[in-house]
Amino acid sequence: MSLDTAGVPARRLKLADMVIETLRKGISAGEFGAGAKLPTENQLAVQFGVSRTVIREAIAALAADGLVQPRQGAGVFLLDRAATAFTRLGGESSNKISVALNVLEVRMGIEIESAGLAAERHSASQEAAILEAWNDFGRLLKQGNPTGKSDFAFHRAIAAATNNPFYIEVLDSLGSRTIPCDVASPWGTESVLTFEYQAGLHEEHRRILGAIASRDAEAAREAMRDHLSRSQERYRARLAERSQSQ
Amino acid sequence: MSLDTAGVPARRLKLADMVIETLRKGISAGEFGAGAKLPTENQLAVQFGVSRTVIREAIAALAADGLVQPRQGAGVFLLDRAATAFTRLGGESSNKISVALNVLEVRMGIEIESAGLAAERHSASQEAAILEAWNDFGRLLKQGNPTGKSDFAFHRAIAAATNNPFYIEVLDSLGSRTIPCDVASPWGTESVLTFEYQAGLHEEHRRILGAIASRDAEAAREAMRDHLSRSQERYRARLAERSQSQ
DNA sequence: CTTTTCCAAGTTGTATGATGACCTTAACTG
DNA sequence: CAGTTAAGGTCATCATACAACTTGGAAAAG
Repeated sequence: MSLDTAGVPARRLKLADMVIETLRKGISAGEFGAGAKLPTENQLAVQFGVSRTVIREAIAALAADGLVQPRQGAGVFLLDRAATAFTRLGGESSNKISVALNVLEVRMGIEIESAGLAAERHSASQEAAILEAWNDFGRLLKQGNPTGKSDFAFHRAIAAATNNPFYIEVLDSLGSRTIPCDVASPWGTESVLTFEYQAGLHEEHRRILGAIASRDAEAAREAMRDHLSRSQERYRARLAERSQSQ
Repeated sequence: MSLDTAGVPARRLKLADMVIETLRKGISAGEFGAGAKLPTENQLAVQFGVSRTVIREAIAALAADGLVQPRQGAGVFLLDRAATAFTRLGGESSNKISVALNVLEVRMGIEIESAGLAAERHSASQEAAILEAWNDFGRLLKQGNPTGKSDFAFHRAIAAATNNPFYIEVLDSLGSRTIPCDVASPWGTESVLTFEYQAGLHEEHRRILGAIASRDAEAAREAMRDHLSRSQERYRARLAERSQSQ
């Protein structure tokens, strides 16, 4: 079921991880100018008091995230995050940010169809489950509690209502990575969701719910498409905002 | 000078990058069981013909992406979501008809959206690639040769035209085993495909192609949905056929 | 025979040093 | 001044060694 090391609070004291986190924080704090060159590996090694091996591993991780780009003979450079987030042009360098948006996009197709199938096939109990998840969301929202889980539960209930277990499987495997609603950004987990933001989600969910309940597959698809499109926009906007403000 | 280095995508062929890509593909292809332990760093180093440093860097990148989790003294383990995402779907479990059909259904959602996005975003060369695949299909059909590969190429070209590399990845990992159209039916050759059958596919493809070329996203979605629905029916029929004889 | 303890092999994490490939800059040449 | 060359800086890779940790089984205790 869940990951063996649920939570990962374990004593993973890898030096590289600490370096990664520190560098990430420094980058998001704007310590280095946009597109600037980071200190050399040797300098960082001295600065962190670790070997160059550790620095290299950290930089490899950051490069995999698409935050930096090392260039042989020149140095390690910061990438313009806004640009990389929006340029879906060439599949050239698949950084994590664009990957997240891309995965989201694929998710859209899956969920849209999922909503349509759910509208056509759902049983009474499955509809009740969707409604319950929606109500949960509303209750948590009123209480000021985090709504992320009930949000995901809502989508999951719809997937379940397709009577195609594979939808749930796919959603679970994708969902933990890129949930459009409360995405954990690479630079911080402090997803600040305003009340209005979540209320908007709730309203969009209501429309999906209504379409499914009335077994209107096309309306359900449309509502889901609208919902996910907006989520995508919100996600994009938050990325841009983050990359500019800091 | 300019801070943006995006102009030159860099022909950089880092060994580590190649290892990363190979490992990622292997993982995606399900070469290692879910949650399994990868070969040791030394083994991988020998296998790839590189030093352990390179392997370590690749693993660090994969770990940053959340695909694997190295544990000191134990080994490097796959995280389950990496294995369950799209990997195993075409594997052993797809022998069961219901599962295969379920996977197919999910595929529909993906491809429908893929067609819509392709209509909106495709470049001239990407459209040409789709057209070429379509022409290939027609030529092979006239010659009486197997059309499976060009069929898949057609769908793949559409996925490429979304400019979302993840679509291609998903399509590839879902693999040729569960192509709704016809491509490799798991049980037999393409001898079961009549000329009329393939001609029908070709015609359906033409409609998709036309919609994409005219940048009509909705029409592209509709054409793809129609195509895949028909394919699903055909597939279902053939499965029923086969399941009786077996 | 069962249980516990403990060790030794195996694996990842880190350090160190060296070499090659590549980039940048500045001095040099015409 | 333009073009070329040389030198140093920087990343990429390799090789080796040791430390930290896990694991499985041997050895000891009951």
